[in-house]
Amino acid sequence: MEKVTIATVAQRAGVSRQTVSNVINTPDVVREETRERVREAISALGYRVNQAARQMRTGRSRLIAVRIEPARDGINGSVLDRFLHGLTDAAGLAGYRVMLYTADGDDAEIATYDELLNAYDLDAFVLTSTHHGDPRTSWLAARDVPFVTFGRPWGAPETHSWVDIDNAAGTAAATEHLLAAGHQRIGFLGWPAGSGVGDARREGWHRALGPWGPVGEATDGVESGAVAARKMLQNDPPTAIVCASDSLALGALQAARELGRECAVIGFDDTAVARAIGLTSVSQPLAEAAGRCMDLLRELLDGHAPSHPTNVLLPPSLVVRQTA
Amino acid sequence: MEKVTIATVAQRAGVSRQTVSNVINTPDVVREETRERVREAISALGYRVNQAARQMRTGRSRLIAVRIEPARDGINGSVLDRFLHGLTDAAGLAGYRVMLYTADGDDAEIATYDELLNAYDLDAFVLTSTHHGDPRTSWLAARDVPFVTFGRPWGAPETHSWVDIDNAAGTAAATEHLLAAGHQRIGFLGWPAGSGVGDARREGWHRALGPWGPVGEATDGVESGAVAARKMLQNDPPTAIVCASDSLALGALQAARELGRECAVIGFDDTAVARAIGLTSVSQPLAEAAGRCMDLLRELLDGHAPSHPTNVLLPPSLVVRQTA
DNA sequence: TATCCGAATTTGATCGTTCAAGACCTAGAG
DNA sequence: CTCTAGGTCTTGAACGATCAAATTCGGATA
Repeated sequence: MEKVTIATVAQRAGVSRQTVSNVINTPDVVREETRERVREAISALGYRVNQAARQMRTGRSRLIAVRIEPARDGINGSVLDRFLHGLTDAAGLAGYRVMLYTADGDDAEIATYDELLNAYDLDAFVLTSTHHGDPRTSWLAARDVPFVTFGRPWGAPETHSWVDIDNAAGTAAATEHLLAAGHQRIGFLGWPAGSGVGDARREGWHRALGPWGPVGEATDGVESGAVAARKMLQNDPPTAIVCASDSLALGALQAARELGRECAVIGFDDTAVARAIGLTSVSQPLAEAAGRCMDLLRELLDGHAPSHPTNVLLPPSLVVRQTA
Repeated sequence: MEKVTIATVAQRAGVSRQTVSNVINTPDVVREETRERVREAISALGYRVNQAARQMRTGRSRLIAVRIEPARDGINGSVLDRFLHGLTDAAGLAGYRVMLYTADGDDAEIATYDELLNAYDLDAFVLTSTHHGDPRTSWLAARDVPFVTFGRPWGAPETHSWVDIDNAAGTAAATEHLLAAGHQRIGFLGWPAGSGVGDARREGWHRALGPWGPVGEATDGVESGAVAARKMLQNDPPTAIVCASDSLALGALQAARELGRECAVIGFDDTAVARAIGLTSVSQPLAEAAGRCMDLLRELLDGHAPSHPTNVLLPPSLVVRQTA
């Protein structure tokens, strides 16, 4: 099988290289008849544009990079994985490919940006797990590298486009669901203050519930959640608990069972665990979030960049199962 | 910030382009002193090889592709994700990058191979989820595309290198653990015969147990597992069940609880769910498997290809928790 | 009829790297 | 003193695409 280049196609169609290139990139400048002839040659030969060669001229690689994180907790790690699935799909449809990298910490990640940009001419980055004082966005912005974040820029000035889930709306919906079911004493089990996501989830619960409610704090994880939930259930027992994650919710369920208490529990993220054990949970529209990220990237990449950044806030949905 | 090319480095070091190239690719042909001077210029300028240009000359992209599957079950999907993490790490260390793609079915995947090979000059593929009558391996082999499979070539002639988990050893270990704990009537809950992985897991249980044991069959999933387990527990009740997956194990646990039966349960894959609910499970060494895949690929890619394919079979380990 | 115009197409140069071949220099052999 | 060999370095071409400028050609205009 010979190598098929633009020259092969040109010869077969009886035109020059440039005309073939035009058919591919700017079809409207080529006469109808010629265009068809070239298109025919292209498909007859099974020609595909060589990205490396194109990239060398245009400086564009049609590659976007995403960090894949070491599966931490294992329960919540799957959220990013599902986002990644969606992004790969969306990118594929838009003619882009996703490249992965790992990095241990923000500084290492920035070093990786530098390498990827130089070596592979990456077109853009999608950042996940944004957090307070995130140095990555400013580094990229300073170099005019196109990027989008999945997660809003907590605290930082909003100089770039982002997509995020409306976390507060999620816990608010969960709380309202409980209120509608007749619960009045509804607690919240979350992470220590300071993480943007965690604070937003607490805020949603607070907004829907009003003034009162017992609050428990725990670092993420089943054990830690069980400890905090036990304390809540013993002191000022609520009849229902809204949790900041499925891990915490699982802990809460364990604690309630141990203490023999009836207690409704709602988790967050709708992970596989929730589905498996029938835990009611708030579900993030990850595929849509990924699709929107890709849309924003295309705006940035395919010319017509909007002068000011776009933000997308997606509402999560409540998946009701047995626990509430 | 100017673009730093090999010519920039050459000028600064007072040598020709080719000498810089030699320092990078074949350092031993350059005189010590010159080599140092060039190296200094490289790091002073922060020079990085442009992969696209290199690729155009050499035809090698230092890119390997892996398919990312739509998270099916959600419980077991995470196995591939963890493998992916490991592979990205291992590839990064070896100077390769991982590119993702999705494909719906074997034929679509083969079409994607064709596109990726032409457009991106991919160096190699890592295939997962091998199965009986897999058309992908022969397609790749016919075109001399380097690839490795994670999962042995079920039924097909072993003409390529692969890495796999010793599934039978896993269920055998689980069964032996139960025997040691005094169980005598140990059942197996697995998938219908025909899937290589499923058959191997059943085989391991059978080997360790000897002649007897009730067998249940169910398509993967919690519901389906619960139904099959209920039947087992009612007819010829075992005191323990070895399962082909964590999903099935979860179903078995549900069935036992409903029927009020004491029954030890062991799952397979050590997913997040298992960790969360304390399910004893067989754990696959996924990071190591990924590393081995990368090792095999390097053998194929970095010259010295072994004349006959290499196979790696890794033993899983039993993670003992509360359910057995 | 000569000139100009615009649409359609072609030609030559270029992106950054590596390959293949050649040039230079020093040292040892004849 | 010439010749050869080997180590070290340089030069020109090539990979496959796109950009920018040049060319062709039929038809409208003066």
